[in-house]
Amino acid sequence: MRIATYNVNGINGRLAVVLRWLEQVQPDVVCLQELKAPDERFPEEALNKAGYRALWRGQKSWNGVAILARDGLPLAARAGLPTDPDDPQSRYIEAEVSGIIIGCLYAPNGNPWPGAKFDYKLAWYKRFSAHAKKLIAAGAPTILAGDYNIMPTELDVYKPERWVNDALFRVEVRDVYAKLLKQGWTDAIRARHPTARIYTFWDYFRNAYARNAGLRIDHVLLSPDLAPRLIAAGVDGAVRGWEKTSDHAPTWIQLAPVKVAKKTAARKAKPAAKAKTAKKAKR
DNA sequence: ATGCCTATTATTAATAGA
Repeated sequence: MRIATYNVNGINGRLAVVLRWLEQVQPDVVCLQELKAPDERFPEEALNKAGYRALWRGQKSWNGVAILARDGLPLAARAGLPTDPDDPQSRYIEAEVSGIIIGCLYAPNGNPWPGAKFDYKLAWYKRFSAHAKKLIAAGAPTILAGDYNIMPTELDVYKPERWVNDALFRVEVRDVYAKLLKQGWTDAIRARHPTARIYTFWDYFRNAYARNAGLRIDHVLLSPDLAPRLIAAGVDGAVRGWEKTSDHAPTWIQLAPVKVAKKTAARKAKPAAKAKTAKKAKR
């Protein structure tokens, strides 16, 4: 099962790129951010023709998030964070797909620091972190995927010293991310690639993509029960080089099917009823 | 310290992004 997150920077201006990428990669689940379109301008028909059903929460001009799934309509769980459902900024949507809770987020940028926008970022993350904690406590297999607008460590920035006072790298937001991981979440890219320089965003400015002057700000976080199923994670970096492309690249993970207990001499077979349930939960 | 580039919206410029 392949799950991807992609900040498209305008779903309508980017539709050809998104469709080309979907056709090429065929992910099972996709979290999209920065639709930059109101609900009524979401290209549902084109995505349906590409084989995806969608849930979305748009907004005029800015923000907007969506969840796509190939195996039928994602089961809506919520739009907006629970502590402030009336936040006019569309930055969170949650659904259930194939038995997994998928939270799709577009965290505030927060620049410039200091200022009201940075304060809003911290306040938003306070609400998001509280929700994330409840999801862990609920115990269901859960993925939180999206544009976090945080470089977690110096390994995630091409020139860390230039970013120390930027809202994406300030110590306050790095702390927020570290505390999220302490709740029990696994950063999938880092789990698979502990020391590699991997970026998910390259500025349109200064020929950043060609120079690989990038940032790792799009993340896929896995709940404790899903982490053992992680078999691959990566970034479709080539997409960033396409015509009329987003400044972000799609970031993805692959999960192994649920393991079914094997009847071996070393390990006793589980009770029949339990084994049946495990088999049913496969994929 | 700032512009660079790109998208959206509303009228040729402002705002936001990261």
